Amino acid sequence: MGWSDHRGERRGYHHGNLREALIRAALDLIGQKGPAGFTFADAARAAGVSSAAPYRHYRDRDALLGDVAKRGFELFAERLERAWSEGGPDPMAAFESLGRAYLAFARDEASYYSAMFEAGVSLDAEPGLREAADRAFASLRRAAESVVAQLPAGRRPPALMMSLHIWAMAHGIASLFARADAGRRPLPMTPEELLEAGLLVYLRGLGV
Amino acid sequence: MGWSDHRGERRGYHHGNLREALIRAALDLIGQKGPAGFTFADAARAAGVSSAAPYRHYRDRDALLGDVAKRGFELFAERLERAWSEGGPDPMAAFESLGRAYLAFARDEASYYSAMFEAGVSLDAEPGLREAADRAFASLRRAAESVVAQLPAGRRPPALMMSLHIWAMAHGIASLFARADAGRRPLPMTPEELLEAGLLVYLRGLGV
DNA sequence: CGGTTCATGTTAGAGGTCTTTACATGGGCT
DNA sequence: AGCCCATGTAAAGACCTCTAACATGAACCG
Repeated sequence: MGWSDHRGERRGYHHGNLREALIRAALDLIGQKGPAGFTFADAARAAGVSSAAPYRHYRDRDALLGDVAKRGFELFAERLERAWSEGGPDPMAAFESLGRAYLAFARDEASYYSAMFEAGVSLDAEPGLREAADRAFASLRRAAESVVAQLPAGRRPPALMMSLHIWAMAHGIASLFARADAGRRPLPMTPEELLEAGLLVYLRGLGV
Repeated sequence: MGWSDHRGERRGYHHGNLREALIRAALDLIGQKGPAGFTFADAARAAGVSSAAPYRHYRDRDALLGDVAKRGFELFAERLERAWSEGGPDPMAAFESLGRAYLAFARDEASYYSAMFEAGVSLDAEPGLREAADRAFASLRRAAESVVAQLPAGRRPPALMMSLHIWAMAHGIASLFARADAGRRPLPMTPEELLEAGLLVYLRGLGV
C-alpha cells in the first residue's frame, strides 16, 4: 500500500520515520483518551502501518511510553531552564517564571506530562529516563538554591527540601486541577493563580 | 464446582458475596499491577468465578473501578474526619494529625488511592462518587476553616484557597514520593516529615 | 411440606483486539 | 549488478468482552 499516513508523509513500502510517527501518535492518543486509553495497535493504526510494525522499534507498549516519558522530561528540563534564565536577574522574579513554566508545560504539553507522571512508567523502564528526570528536577533545585542564597546566612532553609515542597505543590495542582479531564473539580481561580499564591505564601513562611 | 475461592469463603454454586469479592480482587490486582494492569476477566478469576459472572454486578470494568474509587473516598473521608476529631483540641495539632492521616491513607491504602486519583475514573462514572469525593475534601476544608478562625479578623486568608494548597501539597508528596513504586525518587526524609515541614512553612507564611 | 420464583451462577460462542511468527520489500553497500 | 538486513506485511493463535441460553438453590407462599 503506497498511500500516505494521516500527516501525508509516508512514501512507500517503508514508512521512513516510524519511530517518530509512533511517538506523535502516542501523544495524540494520550491527549484524546489518557495514558491507558490506547493500545500498541492503536498507535500503529494512527501511524498508518500494520499492527506488527511497531515491534521493530519498541519491545512493547511500555517501551514506547517510556520513550515518550524520556523525551517529555528532556523537553521539560529545557523549558524550566529557559524560564529560569529568562526570568530576569532577580531570583524571585525568575522563580515565579519557573513556576509559570511548570504549569504551562503541564497544560500545553499535557500528553507529555501524563506520560511522565501518570502513566505508571518506572524510571528504570528506559535507559536515560532517570537521568532526564533528574535533570528536570535539578533545574528546580538550582532555582531554590539561588533563592536561598539571598537569605541571611542564619536563616537558610535546606534548598533540597524547599525544592521538594515546590515540586510537590506544582505537581499536586497540575495533577488535581489543571487537567481538562471533563468532570474535574471546578476552581474559584486558575491553576496558575493558585500556584502563584501558594508559592508566595510558602516563600513568606521561609522568610523570603 | 464446590471448591472454595482463594480466601476459602465460597460455599457452593453461588458465591455468596461476589460483589465484595470483586472489590477485593480489584484492590489486590491494582496493588500488584497498577490500575490499568488487569482486566475484568482477571478480577473474575481472582474471585474464583467464571468470566461472565461479574456482569451480574457491574456493567463493565469501569463500573467496578468506579465503585472501588467511591468506597475509597468514603473510607478516606472517614479517616480524615477521625484524625481531625482525635487530633486534640488545639487546631494546629489536629491539623498535623490530618496531614499524617492523609499520607497514611495514601500509603496503607495505596490501591484505593490509586483507584481514586490515578485510574482516570471520572467523578460522574458512578452515582455517589462525586459526593464521596466532596465529603473527603470538605473534611480538609473544615480543618482549614478552623485554623483560619484562630487568626485575627483582619488577617484571615480564604479557607478554600488554603485547603486547595494543602490538598495539592499532600497529594503531590503522596503521588511523587510516598508510593512504593520500585524505582521512585529517594528522599532525604520520610514523606510524613516532608509534608509536616511543608505545612509548617506554609502556615507560617499565612501568619498562623 | 412441595412448588414457584428469581437473583446469581454456568457454559458456549460471536466478534473483536493484541501479539507473535514467517515471509516480503527495497535501500544502501561493495 | 547483486547481496544484506532493517523494516515492513499477513495471518494464526491467544485472550478479552459481552450476550444468550441454561442451571442452581435460597426465599417465599399456599
